[in-house]
Amino acid sequence: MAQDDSHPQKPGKRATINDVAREAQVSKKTVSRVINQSPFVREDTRERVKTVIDQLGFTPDPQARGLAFRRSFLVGLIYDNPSPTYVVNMQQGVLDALKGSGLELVVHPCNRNSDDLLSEIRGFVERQRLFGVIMPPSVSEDERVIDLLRELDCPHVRIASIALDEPQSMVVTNDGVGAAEAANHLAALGHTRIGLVRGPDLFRSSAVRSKGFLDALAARGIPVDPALDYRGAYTFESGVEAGQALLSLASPPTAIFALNDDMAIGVMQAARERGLELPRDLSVVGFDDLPMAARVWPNLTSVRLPIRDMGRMAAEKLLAPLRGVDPARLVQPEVRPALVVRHSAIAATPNPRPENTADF
Amino acid sequence: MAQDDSHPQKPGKRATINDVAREAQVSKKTVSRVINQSPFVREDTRERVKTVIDQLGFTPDPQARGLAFRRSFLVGLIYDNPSPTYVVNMQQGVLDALKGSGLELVVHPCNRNSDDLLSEIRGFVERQRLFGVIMPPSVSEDERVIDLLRELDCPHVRIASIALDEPQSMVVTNDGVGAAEAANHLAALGHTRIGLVRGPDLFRSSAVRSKGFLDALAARGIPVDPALDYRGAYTFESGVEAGQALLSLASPPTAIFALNDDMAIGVMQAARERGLELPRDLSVVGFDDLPMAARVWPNLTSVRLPIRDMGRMAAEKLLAPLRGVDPARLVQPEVRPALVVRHSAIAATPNPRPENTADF
DNA sequence: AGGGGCAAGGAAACCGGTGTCAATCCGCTT
DNA sequence: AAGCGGATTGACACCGGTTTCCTTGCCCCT
Repeated sequence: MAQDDSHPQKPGKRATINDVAREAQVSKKTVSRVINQSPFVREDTRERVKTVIDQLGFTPDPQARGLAFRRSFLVGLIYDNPSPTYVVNMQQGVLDALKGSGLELVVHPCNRNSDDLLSEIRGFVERQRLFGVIMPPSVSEDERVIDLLRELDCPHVRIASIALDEPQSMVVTNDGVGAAEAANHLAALGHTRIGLVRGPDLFRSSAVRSKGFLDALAARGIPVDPALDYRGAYTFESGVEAGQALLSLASPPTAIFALNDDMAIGVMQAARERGLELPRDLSVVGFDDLPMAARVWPNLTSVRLPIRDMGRMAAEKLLAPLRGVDPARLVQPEVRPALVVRHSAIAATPNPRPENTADF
Repeated sequence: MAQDDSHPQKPGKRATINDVAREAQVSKKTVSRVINQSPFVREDTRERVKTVIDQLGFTPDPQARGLAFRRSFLVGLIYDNPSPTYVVNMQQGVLDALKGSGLELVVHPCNRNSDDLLSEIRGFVERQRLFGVIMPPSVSEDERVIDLLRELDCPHVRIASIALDEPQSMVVTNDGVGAAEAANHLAALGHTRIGLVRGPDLFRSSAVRSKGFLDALAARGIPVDPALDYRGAYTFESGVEAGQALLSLASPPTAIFALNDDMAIGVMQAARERGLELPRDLSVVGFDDLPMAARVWPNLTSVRLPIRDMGRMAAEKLLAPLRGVDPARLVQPEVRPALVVRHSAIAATPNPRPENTADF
């Protein structure tokens, strides 16, 4: 009936390594050896110590351990990604991997344009003596930050759309593959006049996605009219502008691929404002598969990245040395983007609607 | 030109309290007193020590400090809220308040239905010796968790729609006020036959929002037909079902208030499926003001809670003792929900569309 | 029997701070 | 000038682990 089987010691007082040592009739150093899986402990001694540990419900204090190790058991997630869905999923993934490792996740948003970005991060990493840092885009693409982490000798894993570093400290998201799937989908639906709405040049993902898309179309013999290649800003508003611009061309596209969902939804908005009926008059495909992609009408076909898995993979790479895994030999599962087909992109009409005329 | 003015000591080695003590010709205890703002240090000594601290760029090690204090400098955010927007905004708010305090934020999602919820949280709090915990709904409403935290002597601040505790450990979100605003808005638009889509009973917010809404309508002499009071599940799908149910009544409502945006958007979906034109044939108001509220068509009028502010307020309450503020005397700003008026709710038509007939 | 080699385990210092408590300093009183 | 009480300050143990270095025990070999 007693609910506190978990702390049979004096209630309120946690068992320490000294308690274990006394109880097991060994020195604290030996207990420490058992905790840290040192091979220099006889089997029977190890068993005896382990028994006492369980019995006392002993858990080593991360603070004391960290102090002696001169390194904390905290993993930092430094992000500047404005999408809450992205951030929360990534956190989840990282926590999936951290579970049971004794490490905790400390979140640290940052602003890449801030003047004291670097000193701010320096303070954070240095003061907390972080075990390691995980960074999703776009801060993961900032070489100044990477250089700083190297200087501070802080392990880090970056998540980015292309390989910017050695495999053991990178999770590559293969955005290009996802964009290619979008291209193939639109091509298979019979579209030949396809528009592209990019993100800002500052983001690698924009370049990578664009390339994957254009290459895939080119491979199928479908060139993209430069007039239909629009540079947006990854925002809803810029999507609206892109839609207005592309749809008011003399020869508008029958399909548009926007490099993120916010812009894709902006394009749909612009189309509706022009009186088009969706998806009949315009097919749209997005990227990210935000929750709202499944809510807007028509439901948005979009490329989904397994963000939670990406977070998990990043954390596992960080943990590899702890587990005695040779990071170079670590299994490196690939991130596979997947096209989620919904209703915003349909077959091109055999005889397309008339081109824009001076209908005004 | 030298870029490392920030660590003038031996490069790579952080200054410790001993370095400061030696340099300032005082004992480490006195340095400690200065760090902790003890009043028992003569002014000139304090100045001298402070100068050396700056000069050496000394920052106390949180691990060592925590070890001695038997309490870490970590604040836990324990949440089970499924909305990424909610979580990220709350984190932001907490971090706003934590900035400069030397505390860091450790995130800890949990599952209220899990069998080992309590032992899991116990392990987290106990092992990390958390400085304090912040909990948003719905886990904030779980008394088992609160009892556990009390037992562990871990300070905590809860965020909830009504006062469940003493003011110094609560941020009350006044959801009822927000719901009342929605009610007043619909009433002012001339609606008299109004539907309500609740959340599950498990969530306090559902009861509080319902009450605020119904009371406000009652105050204006607008009773809500019990047939129009529907119990949903806070999910999109349940919103669709609610819409189908309410709109197929012999005498359907001209407006519906859903207690969250997901359900509100579900209701809109159901309305569209029935061939209704929005917002002409049905006004809808939601709650939460998710990003997608501004993206769906018609844009959803919704009640917004200042989530980031709520997080900040919660963290400030946690920090009050640290700052020597009497928690009872702490200024207690009220959380003011605000109705964001968009286009999904418009004036009731003077002669409403015909009631549903046996149109099979 | 004596010596070498290595696995196993322990004593004490240390990581970088804080608590306790006694010692010292100071201005004032008498 | 000695005495006194509060303001300052420091010496030392301690928080709960790890590292360094040394001792011991045991087996094998000559």
